[in-house]
Amino acid sequence: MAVATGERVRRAAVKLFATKGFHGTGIRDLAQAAKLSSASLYHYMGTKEELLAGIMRDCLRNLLDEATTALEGVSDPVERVRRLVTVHVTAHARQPNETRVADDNIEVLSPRLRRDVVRLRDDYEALWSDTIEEGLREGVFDTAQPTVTRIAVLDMCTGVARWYSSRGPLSLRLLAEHHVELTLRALGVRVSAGCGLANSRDPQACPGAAAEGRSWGE
Amino acid sequence: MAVATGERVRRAAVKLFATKGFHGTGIRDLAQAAKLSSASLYHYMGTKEELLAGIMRDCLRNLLDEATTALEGVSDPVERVRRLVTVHVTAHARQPNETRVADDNIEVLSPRLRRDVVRLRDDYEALWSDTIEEGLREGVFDTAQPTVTRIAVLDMCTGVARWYSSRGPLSLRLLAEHHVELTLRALGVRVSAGCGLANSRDPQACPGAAAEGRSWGE
Amino acid sequence: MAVATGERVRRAAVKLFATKGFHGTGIRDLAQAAKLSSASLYHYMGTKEELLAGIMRDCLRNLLDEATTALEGVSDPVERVRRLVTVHVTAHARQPNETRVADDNIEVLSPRLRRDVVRLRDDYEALWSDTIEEGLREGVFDTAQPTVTRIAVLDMCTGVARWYSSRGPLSLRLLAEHHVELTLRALGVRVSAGCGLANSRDPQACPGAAAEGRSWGE
Amino acid sequence: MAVATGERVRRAAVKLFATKGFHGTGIRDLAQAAKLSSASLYHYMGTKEELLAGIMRDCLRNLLDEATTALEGVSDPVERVRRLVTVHVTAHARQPNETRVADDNIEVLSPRLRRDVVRLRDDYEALWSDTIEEGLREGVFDTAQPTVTRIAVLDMCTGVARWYSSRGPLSLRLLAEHHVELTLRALGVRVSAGCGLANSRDPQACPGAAAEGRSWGE
DNA sequence: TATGAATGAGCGTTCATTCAT
DNA sequence: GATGAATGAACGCTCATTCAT
Repeated sequence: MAVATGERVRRAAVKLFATKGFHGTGIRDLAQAAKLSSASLYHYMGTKEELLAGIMRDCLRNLLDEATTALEGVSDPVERVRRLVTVHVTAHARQPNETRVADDNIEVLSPRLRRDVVRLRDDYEALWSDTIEEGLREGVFDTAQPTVTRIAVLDMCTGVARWYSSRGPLSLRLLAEHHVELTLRALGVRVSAGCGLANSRDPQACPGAAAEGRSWGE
Repeated sequence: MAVATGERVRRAAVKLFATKGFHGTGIRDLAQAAKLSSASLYHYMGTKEELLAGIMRDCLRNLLDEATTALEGVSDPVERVRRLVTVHVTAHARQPNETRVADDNIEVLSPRLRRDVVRLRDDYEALWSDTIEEGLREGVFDTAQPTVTRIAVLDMCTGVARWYSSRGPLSLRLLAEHHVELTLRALGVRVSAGCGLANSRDPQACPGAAAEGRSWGE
Repeated sequence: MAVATGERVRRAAVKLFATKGFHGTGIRDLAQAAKLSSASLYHYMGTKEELLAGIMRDCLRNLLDEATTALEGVSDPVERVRRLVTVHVTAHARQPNETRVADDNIEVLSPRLRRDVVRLRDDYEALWSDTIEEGLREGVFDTAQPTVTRIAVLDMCTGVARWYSSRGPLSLRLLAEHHVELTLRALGVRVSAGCGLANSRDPQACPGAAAEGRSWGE
Repeated sequence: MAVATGERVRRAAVKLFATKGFHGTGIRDLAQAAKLSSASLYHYMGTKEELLAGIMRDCLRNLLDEATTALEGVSDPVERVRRLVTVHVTAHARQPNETRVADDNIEVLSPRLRRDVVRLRDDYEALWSDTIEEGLREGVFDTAQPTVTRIAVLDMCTGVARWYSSRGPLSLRLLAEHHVELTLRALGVRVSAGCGLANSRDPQACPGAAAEGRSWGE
């Protein structure tokens, strides 16, 4: 069966919000991309802002769920970080549009709609801070500014959504592994040799990576 | 003497573009913030888009100049990276609005105005890639995916503009030093102990850090 | 049924463009005259300029069609001129606004929109020049400057749109007949007596003729 | 000495009002064409509308003066018409911009400024109607609709301003003579042969005649 | 004389949204 | 469901004009 109309609307919104921004995307752009009249759009959404909030909520909920699942029963901080990074990077590489929308538009939301989204984000971030604190407590991490380090690592992993392309030479797995290594290094973990990261060379990470937005680095 | 009117316009634009986005900022918002009528605004700017491009150009030009100056006569890749990171982080911490505008709005520009901006950015990036390549060649850096690492490090250093507050407990110097360390770790440089980074603890990096946009991590 | 909204818009535009000029007519004037909000206007038109071009195109197309039809199967130059003048004058008397808009605004159009309009006008004019040339060739017309004469005659017949009123004492038929006579005289045709034009006196052609624009002569 | 600034302003206005229309000409266009700032413009004019009215007034006053002078002591209706046409056509050929502005913008003026202009125009027209009436009374003219004929003739002679170019093959003298003939024919005067108009052929009246506005006929 | 600075009003057009059909 | 019709508000920008210097 074809994609349901409501889903088509949401997908159009995700793509447009990600590429042109919320304020840069008009209701008519949305309608056109969803092959609907702009009036019909309103059968599938509330306001434009609610549509945005819904996208952000779902994206963050997914991320939180995946991370929570991935951490279940794992207590070793190094392994927890591995999993957090993998989940985060994978999500941002696979759904760059969704995650960019979720990451970039919190300030657009009015207080009412912002609340839920912020809570989800904070819950998600707590997984990271708790893990890092535990690693420090256990002495397996070594960083003078854990909060700054956490933010830095998150920014670094989040950035993936803005440049990674699965059509480039770098597999999703390698991408994730590389970010795991970068993160562990940032946290001062001495990574044992032979983890498969230490020697291969990247030819060019992501040639298809697209437009201006991301020749940063290409 | 008071600030010249044209400068007031630019400052208003920097603040508003940074906080509400280019499309989220209306010409009337700008006028109000610059204490001018919307008609008078046009004595000090071309189009709204040209105003944006001007801000971006100047910001990137500054960054490029500062980095170029800082690297003058320095050939040791480690020292070069230290300086690049310091310049980058300092600029982003001191002028978070300018840098955010410059970093976030390339895709907004029409081709004509985009050209110059992209060139500046590419020139700036080249300083980083050249330095990293040289370090790899000399064997002082160790990273399997230098391009990815470079992007990651830049994202991490750029992120500073979104959360750092000079009113927080972290001095600009410490901030820069910490990012130098994170970057060198990412590049696989074994930092000798006692460099002053390895033991202090951050209480809370930046309590005044502001709105929702940055409780990411606070 | 009442007039369709789109038609109402066009009629308002015709009247306003004719009386106040294209640049003198604001989109809000148009909206008010069409009893619509200025936003709604845009359901029935493209840009204001396209609205103008459409009016001009239709007007000229009608004129061309009517003239072509009137000339079908007629080869006598005198009779052809009779018919051309009759069609032209009648159209300008009956639809003074449409024709004034079509006659006065060619230079307003941007090249893209101008092209079609100019082509129609040139095709129409060709009917006149061909006819006049043929009459000269046959020796039934006598004028030293046929091109100038053609322009003069056209200006004279076109002017009707600026002053004729059907509420005046002059019937449409007499108006046309009189212009036929003027035209044939200009072309040096010796009009046989008794054609009904040679003796009646006009009391006052058109007292209701309207504003200042045409008391020229009233 | 160079042209006085005030005169430069007026000339710029004449050209621009003629080609782009009053409403189509902005104060900035005027300033640029007069090589002045738009503020300085106001040292040489009142409002834009008063500038227009001044141009129209002067143009019509000139026309009226010239015609009055030309008619002085001439009582023969045919000769009077000759002179009226010659004056009118010459003025319109020599100062096409001034006359177009004067002819086309009466309805633009507000009542206060319109009054004088209309009076001048009516006085001028009276010369024509008086002459025609006299010719009819004397039996030298023969036209069933003298008012219509007068308007038609005036339209025809006025049109010259829209297409004649002194760079074309038609001399100003021939142009005037031809229009005299057309007018006399319209008035039913049997023109004696040998007046110099009856045989020469125009190749192409006015090739330089310009743009779209006047390929009507070219 | 000349102009930079300033503006209230208005330009043509598009915005997000509603509603009757 | 789907949409054409409709709109008040706002968009970026320009208008004609004034005034202090």
